[in-house]
Amino acid sequence: MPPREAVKLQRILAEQVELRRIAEDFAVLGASDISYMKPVDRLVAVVLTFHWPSLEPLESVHAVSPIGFPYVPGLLSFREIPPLLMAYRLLKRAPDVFLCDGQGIAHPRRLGLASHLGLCLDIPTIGCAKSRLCGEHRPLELRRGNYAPLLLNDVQVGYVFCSRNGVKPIYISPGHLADLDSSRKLIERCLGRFRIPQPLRQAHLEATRIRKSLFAGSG
DNA sequence: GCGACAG
DNA sequence: ATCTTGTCGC
Repeated sequence: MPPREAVKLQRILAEQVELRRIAEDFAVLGASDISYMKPVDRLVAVVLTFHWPSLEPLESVHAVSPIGFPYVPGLLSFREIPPLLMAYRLLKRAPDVFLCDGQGIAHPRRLGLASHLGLCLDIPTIGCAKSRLCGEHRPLELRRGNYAPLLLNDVQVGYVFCSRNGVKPIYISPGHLADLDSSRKLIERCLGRFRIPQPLRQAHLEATRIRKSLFAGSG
């Protein structure tokens, strides 16, 4: 799909996104990440699930596939969703809420990776990015737990959140079937001793581990 | 035209 | 995202 068409599709899909409070009594939390094999044209998509709220590991699945779309800021979902869905289908039990490594509605057309994936899976999704794509916010004092609204055209689309003292903040935004406060609160309950929420950190480590084991094997 | 720009 | 060594700090 040409980038031009992708943008048109985003505008249509963004209309379908629903923001609502996340139920507090769900049982399975999912999280995903992707690791790229630079020299070769392949990537590893990992999906992990955890019991909620204990965060005890449940399932771990992954898929390896060719990279089918270039990296274009604003069009990340078209590059990562296909492989993520491949891995997702391998799960025995579907998660009730899903964490994504990227933005939700904190996106130029309000359809970041988390929002797009949420529409595909029809489950609540939350975007948690390590850096900003768009939007502005007031200065944030870097004390763990502090946060500030992320605004886009004077409308709040997420939160800039400090997960560790003196460390660069993370960007939290609802994807689909989630709202601003539900998203921030859920991420807070996933924090461990690192900047990145535990489920996403685990997914990242697992994706990197698998990519390296694949390089050692064939190529 | 220039700067910004998830992973 | 990936490519990479040492290095500063809790």
